[in-house]
Amino acid sequence: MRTTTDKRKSLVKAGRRLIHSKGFNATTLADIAQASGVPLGNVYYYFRTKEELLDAVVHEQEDEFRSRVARFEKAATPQARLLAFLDSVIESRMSITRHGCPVGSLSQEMNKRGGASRARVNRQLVARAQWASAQFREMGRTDAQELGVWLTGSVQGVILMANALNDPAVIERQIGQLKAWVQKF
Amino acid sequence: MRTTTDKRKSLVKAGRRLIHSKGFNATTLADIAQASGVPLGNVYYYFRTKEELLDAVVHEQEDEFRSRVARFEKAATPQARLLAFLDSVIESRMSITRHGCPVGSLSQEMNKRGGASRARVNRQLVARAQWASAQFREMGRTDAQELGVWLTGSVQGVILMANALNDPAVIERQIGQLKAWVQKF
DNA sequence: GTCTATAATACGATAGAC
DNA sequence: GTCTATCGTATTATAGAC
Repeated sequence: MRTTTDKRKSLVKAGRRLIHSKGFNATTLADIAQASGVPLGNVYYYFRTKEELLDAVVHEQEDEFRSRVARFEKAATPQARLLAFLDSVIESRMSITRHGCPVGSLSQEMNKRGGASRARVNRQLVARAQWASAQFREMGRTDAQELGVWLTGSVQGVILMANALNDPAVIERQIGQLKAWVQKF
Repeated sequence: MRTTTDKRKSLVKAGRRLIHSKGFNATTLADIAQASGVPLGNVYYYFRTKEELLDAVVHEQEDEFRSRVARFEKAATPQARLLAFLDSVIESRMSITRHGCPVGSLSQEMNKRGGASRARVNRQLVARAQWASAQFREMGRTDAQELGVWLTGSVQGVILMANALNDPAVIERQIGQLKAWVQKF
């Protein structure tokens, strides 16, 4: 019972890391198995297909975002919450400069695939936009929904440029600008 | 001589279309060959490897951007040029809502790969940012470089959200906002 | 539950006839 | 230059012993 859970968790953890750094298509189940110290054949005891493993990875990403949001929610004002979110982007600038946003880059990849996992991955971006929109709504903005989508997309755009330029300072500077913009409300 | 050129062009054209809609990894040389009406083995007369075909695709994308820029340059002011660029994004909203930006999504994919083609694809995003920066510089902004990167990333972010939400209206509205922002300078 | 061996297939790339 | 046939390998997935 204990070992079983551990192996499954190992596989999902390695899957997250490898899918983030190499992408879903380029990550093989053999890669994930090896990184987890699990024989290839055993992967199929836990996941019937590669896509099912992806579902578990996305599920964990969703959990992590929820727990990050829980921390942001401790801030008193909606502004402070958005700023805390933007700070968390700056904090992870090294990783996302190297490999892009784990959610955004996966979304791009799955949008070229169709199927069920596409919708699930996209839901993560929608969830981010909805959370941001909720903050703007609380700030009394009638265009809250548009602003939430805008902020979420802007962060993705900054990350894409930092990734392409291979320069984490782009994230510091431009997310800093976004923070200033949020503070003006 | 004529047929040769035609077949090569056919392959690159089909490659562009398929790589845009399915991504580089998921597009097979057999796909491209079939779409071009060329037997698989013959592809290797024109391109020694799959990556070499990608280089030709990127080269064509660069040419197209240059010719688009040439049209923008007809506008009298740098503002008008940037607005023309943003209008061209709105014009192609159906295609980019479905498949993302041909340059941005390819960049995301190649950034997870390393190798020579990564640099080449990223250079396309850099070129866009540099062109935008040049417009801002002409407008007398000392932070022109930062603004060019910002505008380029913002467009990419909008496209990513429209792609994830599967809604071309997102592009109309949010690129419209960017146009209003540019007009304020 | 675990692990080895392997099936089944897909794909990039090549050989060689025409 | 063109095309068919095929090689070599990688990869998802399964069979079946333990």
